[in-house]
Amino acid sequence: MPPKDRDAGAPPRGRDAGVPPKDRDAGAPLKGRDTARTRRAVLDAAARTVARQGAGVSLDVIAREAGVSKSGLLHHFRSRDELLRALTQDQVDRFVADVRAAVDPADHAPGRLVRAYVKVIFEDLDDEAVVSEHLLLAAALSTVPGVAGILQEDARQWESAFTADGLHPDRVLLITKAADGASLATLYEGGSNPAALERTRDLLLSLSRGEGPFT
Amino acid sequence: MPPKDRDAGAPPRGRDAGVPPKDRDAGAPLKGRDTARTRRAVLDAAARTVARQGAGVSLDVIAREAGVSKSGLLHHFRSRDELLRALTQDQVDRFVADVRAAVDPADHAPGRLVRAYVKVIFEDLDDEAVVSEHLLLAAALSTVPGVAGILQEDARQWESAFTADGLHPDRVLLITKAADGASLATLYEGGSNPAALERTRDLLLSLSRGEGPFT
DNA sequence: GATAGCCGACCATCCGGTCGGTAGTACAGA
DNA sequence: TCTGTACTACCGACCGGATGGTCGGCTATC
Repeated sequence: MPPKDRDAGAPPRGRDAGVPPKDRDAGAPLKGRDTARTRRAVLDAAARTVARQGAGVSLDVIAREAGVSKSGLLHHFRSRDELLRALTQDQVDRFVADVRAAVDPADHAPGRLVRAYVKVIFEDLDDEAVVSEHLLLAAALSTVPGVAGILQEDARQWESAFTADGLHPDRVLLITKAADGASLATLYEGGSNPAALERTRDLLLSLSRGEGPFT
Repeated sequence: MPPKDRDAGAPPRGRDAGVPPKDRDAGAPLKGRDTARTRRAVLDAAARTVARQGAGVSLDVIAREAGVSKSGLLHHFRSRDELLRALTQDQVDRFVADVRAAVDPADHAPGRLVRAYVKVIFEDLDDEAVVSEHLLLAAALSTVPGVAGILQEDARQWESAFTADGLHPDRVLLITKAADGASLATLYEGGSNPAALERTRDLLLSLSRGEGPFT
């Protein structure tokens, strides 16, 4: 369940919703008061800093990156644990949305969801900042009380979605686990090797089309 | 590269090497002075506590678990980072040794190393304590300076070992990545489902024998 | 007697979280 | 449209506790 680091998210509900994307989370202080926007800024900052420094980042660092004070952060997330839980949920939601959006509307063959899944994972792997993110999140998991439950729920939903995708269960299992493993690999294999990644990706995609590609 | 939590390791070089396995790392203070034994105790304690509490465990907790004082620990590992680096290297070495030992001597068909790899990974996955360990280690990675290099070196060695294993590269890629992914999955799918794990394992093993098992 | 494994006490630092206060913001009423 | 008021996003200062690491000393071992 790798995430994306790209900007924005749900448009803020507040008055001046259409803020110029300029001053979005750069460490610069947020202008005006807008709960939704601040929460987004904090969540994005948390994702970035966790990816960069590990699950042990201090609230202060996250807050500064988001352009608020630590107290300001604590006003929106009552504790560190709550922040990390919200972060986890956010990343999971984003990933789900990304995969849904990546489903090819012209593709009606079995395995279309699996293909979207593979595509999104490998898209994320090109982006260095994102790579370790979901791994480190998983690391924070064991410490933070609620996180495991969120991930389990997510896994359950994927499983049922995949069974409706029309592919042989073993094939789904193999492809998705391999995609997950590939995302793990970029972490300990060092800066991703784009060529190898693409090869893996193409292999998985062809497998999802029912081909048995190797001799 | 999941590790094992089982006791011992290299037999200590000191005088009373054959200590009764009774008082091995249980939090009980070590008796006698033996560098090798103490280092082992600390490394094992570190592996256990990291698996249990995440990469953020304090030196004090690790030390107590190993039956030494924090100062005693610091005497053998000059800093926290050095400890975590040594731990990483240790786990990597153990995993390599486990896989080597798991190679079936009667098995001379292509893919014998891949089969051993798969077997060892899934053996570890049954053990709850071990599950998250290598994941959390990977998390400590991003923080601790030297760790990434250790893991990269390890990955390189596996790659070359696998190319000598006689299987089609794509097949190796698929199987090993899927095994890695499965180990990831036990983390966020919650307490491993033994039946599903065994099914995945058998699928990967049959794939390693050149079969193309699904329709 | 020398080396080194090991310890207790100590220290500077950092971190999560609290508290009291300030100032944008929204809204009611005129 | 202006004003007053209630609300709340946000902040700086602060606190208790924990943590990584140091230091000087003790003693088991060679």
